[in-house]
Amino acid sequence: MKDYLNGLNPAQHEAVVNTKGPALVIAGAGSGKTRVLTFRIAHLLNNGTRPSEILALTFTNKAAKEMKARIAEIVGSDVAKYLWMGTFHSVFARILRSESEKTGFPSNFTIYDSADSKNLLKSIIKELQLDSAVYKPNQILGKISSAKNDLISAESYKTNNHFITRDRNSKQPETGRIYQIYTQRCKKNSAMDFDDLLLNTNILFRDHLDVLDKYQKRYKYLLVDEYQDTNYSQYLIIKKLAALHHNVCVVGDDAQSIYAFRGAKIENIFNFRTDYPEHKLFKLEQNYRSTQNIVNAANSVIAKNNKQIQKNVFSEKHEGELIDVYEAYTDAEEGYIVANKITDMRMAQQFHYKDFAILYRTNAQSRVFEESLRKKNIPYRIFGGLSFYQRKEIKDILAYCRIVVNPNDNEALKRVINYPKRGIGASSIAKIEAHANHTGQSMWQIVKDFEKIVDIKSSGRLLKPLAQFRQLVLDFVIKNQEINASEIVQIIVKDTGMLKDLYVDKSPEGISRYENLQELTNAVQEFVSDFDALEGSPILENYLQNVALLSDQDKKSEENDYVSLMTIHSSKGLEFKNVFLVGVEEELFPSQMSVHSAHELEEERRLFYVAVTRAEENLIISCAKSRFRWGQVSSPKPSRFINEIDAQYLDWHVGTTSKNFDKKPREYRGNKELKSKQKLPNSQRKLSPISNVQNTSSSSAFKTSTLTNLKTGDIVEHQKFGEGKVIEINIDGNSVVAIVDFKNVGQKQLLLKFAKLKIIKK
DNA sequence: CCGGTGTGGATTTTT
DNA sequence: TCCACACCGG
Repeated sequence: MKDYLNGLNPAQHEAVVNTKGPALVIAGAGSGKTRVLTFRIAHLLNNGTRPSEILALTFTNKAAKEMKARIAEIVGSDVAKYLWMGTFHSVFARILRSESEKTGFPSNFTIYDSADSKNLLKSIIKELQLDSAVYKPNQILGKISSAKNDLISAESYKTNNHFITRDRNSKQPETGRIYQIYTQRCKKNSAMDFDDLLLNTNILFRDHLDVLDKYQKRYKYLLVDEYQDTNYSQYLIIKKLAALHHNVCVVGDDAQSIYAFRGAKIENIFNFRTDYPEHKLFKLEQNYRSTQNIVNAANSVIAKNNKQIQKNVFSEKHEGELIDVYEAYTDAEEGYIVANKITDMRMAQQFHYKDFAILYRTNAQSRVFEESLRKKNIPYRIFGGLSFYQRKEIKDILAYCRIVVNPNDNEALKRVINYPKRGIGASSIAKIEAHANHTGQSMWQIVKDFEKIVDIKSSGRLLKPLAQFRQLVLDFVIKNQEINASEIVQIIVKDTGMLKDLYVDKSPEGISRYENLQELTNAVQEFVSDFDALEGSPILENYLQNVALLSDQDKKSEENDYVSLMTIHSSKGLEFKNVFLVGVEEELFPSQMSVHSAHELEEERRLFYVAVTRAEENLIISCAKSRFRWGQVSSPKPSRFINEIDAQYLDWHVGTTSKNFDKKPREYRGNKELKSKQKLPNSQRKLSPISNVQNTSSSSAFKTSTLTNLKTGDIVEHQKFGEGKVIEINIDGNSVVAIVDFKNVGQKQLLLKFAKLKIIKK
C-alpha cells in the first residue's frame, strides 16, 4: 500500500507528498505527470482525507476515467468511487443540476452541443432577417463563446464599446442582439451549451454565497490537470473554490498549451505564482518517454518561444535514431512513403501496428494515408473526425430521448418532428416555431395543443401527422416513467420506425448506420448494467446527462492491432513508439509573421512540440511539395518548424526515395509540355495552366462520371475561357485531365477534373 | 411536401 | 472533396 512512493524520482516524490497549500507542478512531456497526480491523490487518501473531499478536474473524460482506475488500484475501488473526478464540464453540470432551484434552470436541463448551438443561431439569424453570409453562424458562435468564457453577459456585451466597434468593423453589428436572443432562447428551451455550464457555475457561486460556501467546505483539496489549457471561466471557478482551504494543486506544461483557439489562457499557469505567493513549485524535468534525440530536438524548437517557464527537460534513455525528414513530391507519394516505412519497420524491428501513429494537423488530411494504408492491407483506425455521437442516426435517436426528458428542447424537436418523414415540412415547422416564439411557449407546447391554433387547423393537411407525432412522444413519456434507459431506447428505435428504416437500407452507408444504431443500444445497455446505485437509477434522464459530454475518445478501444491516425490535438497525452508527423507544410503550420501574430506563432510551435514529444523511439516528419486540396493543386513549402529543429538531430531525405513509387507527381501526369519543367528548381517551377484554372469558380459541377464521357474532339464551354475543343483527355486512376484548345484564349489549357465545363457537342 | 439536381462555400483544432 | 442550401417539377 505504501510502496507507491518508492518508484518516484525526487521531484515527483516532493510533488506527491507536499499536499498542503497551493502547488504548481510543471510537468514536461513524458515526465510522469499522471503518476504524480494519481499518487498525490492516493497519498491524500492514505493520510486520512476522505475521497469526497477531493475534487480532481481533468481535460477529458477519458483522462478522468483512467486516473480513477489507477487510483482504485492503489486504494481500492470502494474508496476511489467517492472521488469527485471528471472534466470541468461534467462536474459542474452535475452541480448545476443539484442546485437547480438557484440557477433558474430545471435539474433536467439539456446540454446543447455545438451543432445544436449552431442550428439555434441559424434560426435566430433568419428570424432577424439578417444575411447568413455576413452573420456566419460559426463566427457568431465563436464570438458568443469567447464572450461567455470571459464571463461577459449579453447585456454587458451590448454596451461594451470594444465589442461594438469590433462588430461594426466586421459588419456584424447585431451580434450583441443575437447573443441576447440566443441566451433567452436557451433558457426557454431549458438548455445550456458547453460554455454555459461554466458560466452558470460562476453565476451560481457569485450570487449564492451559501452555495459557494458549501462547496468550498466540501472540497478540501483541489487538483487541476492540464492547467495550461483552462480558460478564464474555469480559472475563476477554481479560484473561488480554493479560496477557503488554499489546497489547490495545478499540473500542467506551458509548452503544451494548444487550446487558445477555444479560450484557453496560457496566462493562467504563468499567473499562478502571483495568485498564490505562498505556493510551492515543482518541476518534473526528466522525460521517461522519448530518446535523447527526440527530447533534444523538441527542446530546440520550443526554445524559440519567448513566453515560457524555464525548465530543462532531459532524457536518460538511449540516444536513439535521428529524426527522418521526407520531402515527397506529392501527397500520394507521401502516403506511399509512410505506408512503406511502416511495413519495413514492422518487419525489421518487430514492431506491432499499434506501435505506429500518424499525426496530422487537420482531419481532412487523413484520406491520403487511409488510401495508402488500405492498399498495403495495413490495419488502421482513425480517431476524431465525425464522432460517433455526431452521426445523424445517433443524433436522431438522442433527439427523441431528449424530448422525452425535456419536451421544451426545441432543437431536438425540430430535428425529429419530421423524422422519419411524416409530412411536416420546413414551412410547417417554421409556422410552429413562429407561434411558439410569439406566445413565449416551447414548440412542444404548441404541438401538444395544436388543435387550438387556427392557422394549423384550417390548412388541415398537418392534422394527421401532428397528431401522430404527439401520440408517439406522449407514449414514450408515459412508458419512460416505469422503465430504464435501455428499455426506452429500444422502444424509441422500434416505434419510430428507425430500426426498420435502417435495417432495410442495404447500401454500405445504410449498413453502417444500422450498426451504429446497434452500437448505441449496446452502449445504453452497458450504461444500465454498469450503473452504480450511488449515482441514482439507470433511467434515461441519467443517461442523457452524460452523453452530451462524451466524445469518441471515451469509447473504449478494442485490443486490436492497428495503426492510429489522429490530429495532433487529439494525440495530446498519448505516446507511440513510432510517430509519423505528416503534412508539415507552411499552409498548415504557418510561418509568416505578417499573417499570424506572434502569439499565434508560438502556439503553433507548441503544437509542433506536442507532436514531436509523442514519439518514444522513432520520429518521421514528412511533407509534400505538391498537394491536391479542395480540388486544386497547391505547391506548399515545408514548414519553418522543421528548420527550427537543430540540424544535428535530423536526417533529410529530399525528393522521391522510394524507387518503386510508380505514380508520377500529379501535376505532370499526361502532359508532355509540363514534364520538361519537372527539373526546374522549385522557385522557378510554374504550373501555369493549372493555376489559371484555380481562379475560376471552384464549383465541382464537372463530375467524374461526366468527365469519363468526355472525348477528344468534344466541344466544350468553360466559364472563364469560353468555348473550346478537347484535344487530349487523360484518365488515370482518380486523376483526370483534359487539354482544351480555347477559341479566344490563344493558349491551350490544361483542365483538371474539377474545372467547370459544359459539353456543347459530342 | 418531397426528392432530385445544381450550385456555391469551406476547412484547424474539442468539451 | 464534401456539405448545405436553393430551386424546380411532380
